[in-house]
Amino acid sequence: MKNQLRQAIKTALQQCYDKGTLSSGELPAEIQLEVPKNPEHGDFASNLAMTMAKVERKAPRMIAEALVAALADNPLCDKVEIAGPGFINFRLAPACWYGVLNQVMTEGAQYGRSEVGAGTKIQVEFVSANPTGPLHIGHGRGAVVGDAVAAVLQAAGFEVQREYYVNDAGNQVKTLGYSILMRLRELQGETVEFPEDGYQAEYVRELAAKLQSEIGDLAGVDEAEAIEACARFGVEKVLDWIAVDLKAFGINFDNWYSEKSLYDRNMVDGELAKLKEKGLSFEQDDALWLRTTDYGDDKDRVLIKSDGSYTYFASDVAYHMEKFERGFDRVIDVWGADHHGYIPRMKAMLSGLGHPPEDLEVLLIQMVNLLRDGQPFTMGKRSGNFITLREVIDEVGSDACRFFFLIRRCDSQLDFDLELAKQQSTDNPVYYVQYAHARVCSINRNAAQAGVAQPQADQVDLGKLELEEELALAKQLARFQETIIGAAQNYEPHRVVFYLQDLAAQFHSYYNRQRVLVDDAATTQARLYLVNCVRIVLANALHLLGVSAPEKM
RNA sequence: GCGCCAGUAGCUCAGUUGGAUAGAGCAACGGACUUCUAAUCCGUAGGCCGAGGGUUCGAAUCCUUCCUGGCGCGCCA
Repeated sequence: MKNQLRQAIKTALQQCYDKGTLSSGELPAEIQLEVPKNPEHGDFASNLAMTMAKVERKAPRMIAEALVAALADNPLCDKVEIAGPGFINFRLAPACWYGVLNQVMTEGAQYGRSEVGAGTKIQVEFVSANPTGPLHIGHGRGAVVGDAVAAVLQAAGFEVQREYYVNDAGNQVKTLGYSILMRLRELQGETVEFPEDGYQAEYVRELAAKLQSEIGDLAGVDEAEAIEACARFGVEKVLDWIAVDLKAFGINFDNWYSEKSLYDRNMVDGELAKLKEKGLSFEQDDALWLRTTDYGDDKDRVLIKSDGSYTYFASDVAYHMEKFERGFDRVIDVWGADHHGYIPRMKAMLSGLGHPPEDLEVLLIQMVNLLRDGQPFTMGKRSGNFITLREVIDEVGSDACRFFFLIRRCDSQLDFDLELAKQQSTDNPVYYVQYAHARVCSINRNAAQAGVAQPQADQVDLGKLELEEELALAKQLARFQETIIGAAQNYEPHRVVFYLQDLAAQFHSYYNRQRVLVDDAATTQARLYLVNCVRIVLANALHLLGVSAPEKM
C-alpha cells in the first residue's frame, strides 16, 4: 500500500517538473511516508515538501500545493491535504484498504511474507549454552528471541540457518567429567573430597548414577581416562536434555556445531595460520596474540597461552571465520548481556579480515528476574540448584513462556512473574490475543450451525463494510507485512507482539460493539469475511512467534 | 577509572529510525452479560520523557556534560 502511494507521488513529481510547477527536476532519493498518530491526519503523511524546500528554493507549502494539484484525480487517493508547516496528508480510498482483505484470503498462511531479504544468507546462532548442565531461565529468553528473530527473517525472505554452538572442548567439560567421577566414587561408598570448583548441583549425581548403570563403575581405569570417559558421557547426556527441553519449547536447530570438531579437524590451527599470514597476530611472552587494538579494541587478546593451550577466544575466532567461509552473508550471535565485553574483539577480528563489522550482529539478551507474586525469586547460587527452564515451561506452559520472553525488547531487563504468566485472566496478555482468535473460530462455528456459508471472495460485497472500525481493522491487517519487515531488519521480534496486541484489541472492541451474524445476509457475509481475515493474520503472527492459535478456550 | 545497556503515568513498558496534541497494559474510580465466549468492552483520572547545555523549521529520539540502576573490564569459560 505504502509503495503504491510512493509510486503515485513519484509520478506526480515528474508531472510537476514537466509542467514547470516545480523546477529542480530532481527526484528525491527517498520519499518518507509515515502513519500519523492522529487519524485526522489521514492514512499516510509525508514531510516531502519540507525536505525539498532547500533544493527547490521555495516555501514548503508552495511545493506541497503543486504536488497536491498533480495528485488531484488519482484514484488511489480519496483526499490529499496540506497541513501544518507543510505536511502532506493522504487519505486513501476505502476500496484500496478493503482490497487487502482479498489478499489475506488468497495468501492465507503466506500472508505477511515478503522477499525483501532476497535470499540473503543469514545464520542465527543462539542458546549455545555449555553442555555442562540443564538450561536455566536466562537461556530460555535467548532461545525464544533467537528463534523468533530467525522466524521473522525467514518471513521477510532471508535464507536462515539456526545453529547451536556446542562448547564441548574447554576446561568446563573437564570439570564436568571430574565432578561426575567424584560422585561416581561416592556411589561406590568412597568418601571423596568434592572439589570446590566442581559442579555441585544434583544433576551431577544423576549423571553419575546413569553412568554406573550404563557403562560400569570405571574401577581400575586410569584417572585421566576415567575423567575423559565421564566428560564424554556427561556432555552427551546433558546435550540430550537440552535438545529435549528446547523441543518442548518448540525450538529446533538446523545444525549443532561442535567446538571439539574444530580442533579435531585442525581448523583452529588452520584459521590461526591465516591470521598470522595477514600479520594480524604476533608472539609475545611465549604467547600468541591477536592485534585487536588496530580495530578499536582497548587491548590485544591472547589466542594461545604461554603453556601452549588455546584460549576460548581462539576457537571462537576460528569458529566465526569459518562461518563466513561457509558462505553466510551475515551472522547473528545471540548472547547474554554479561558477555557484551567480547563484542569489540570479535568485530576487530572481522575487520582485520576485511569484513564490514555489520556482517556480525550481536544481540545482547538482558537478565531475566524471576518473580512469584511480585516477589523476587532468589535462587541458591552456591548450591547450584537453580530454576531450570524445563520447570518453568512445565509450570506456565510454552505459549505463555514464549510470549513473555518476547514482549519486551531484548536489551531491557525482564521481570518474569510465574503467577502472572500462569493466570488465565485479564492480566495475561497471551490469553488476550489467543482469545481473539478463538472468538472468530466461535463465530464460525455459530455460522455453520445456523447454516450460514463461509463467504467466497468473488461473491462478497465489501461495500457492506461501512463502519469506521471496519475500515480501521482492514488498515491494521494491511500493516502486517511492514511490521514483519521492520522486526526482521531491526532484529526486534517484540514488534510483532505489539502488533498482535493492537490487532486483538481492535477486534475485541469491534466484537463488543457489532454483531457479525446479523439478519442482513450480505452484511453477515462481508463481516464474516473481515473477521476471518483477522483470524488468519492473528494465527500467522502467533505462529511466527511460536505460540499456538487455539480454536477454543 | 574505562566500556556496554537502561532511565517515559503510582507499577511494568511501547513510541513507526527527527515530525503535528507523548501511548498501552496493570493498579484506582464509574459503567456494560435474556444478544456470535465478560479470558471481553466503554468511560474517568494520571506526565518537567532522569538533569543541564547544544544541533534545526521541529528532539523522548541525534551530540555533549553530569546523576541513578544493572552488567562487564583475565594467558577464566
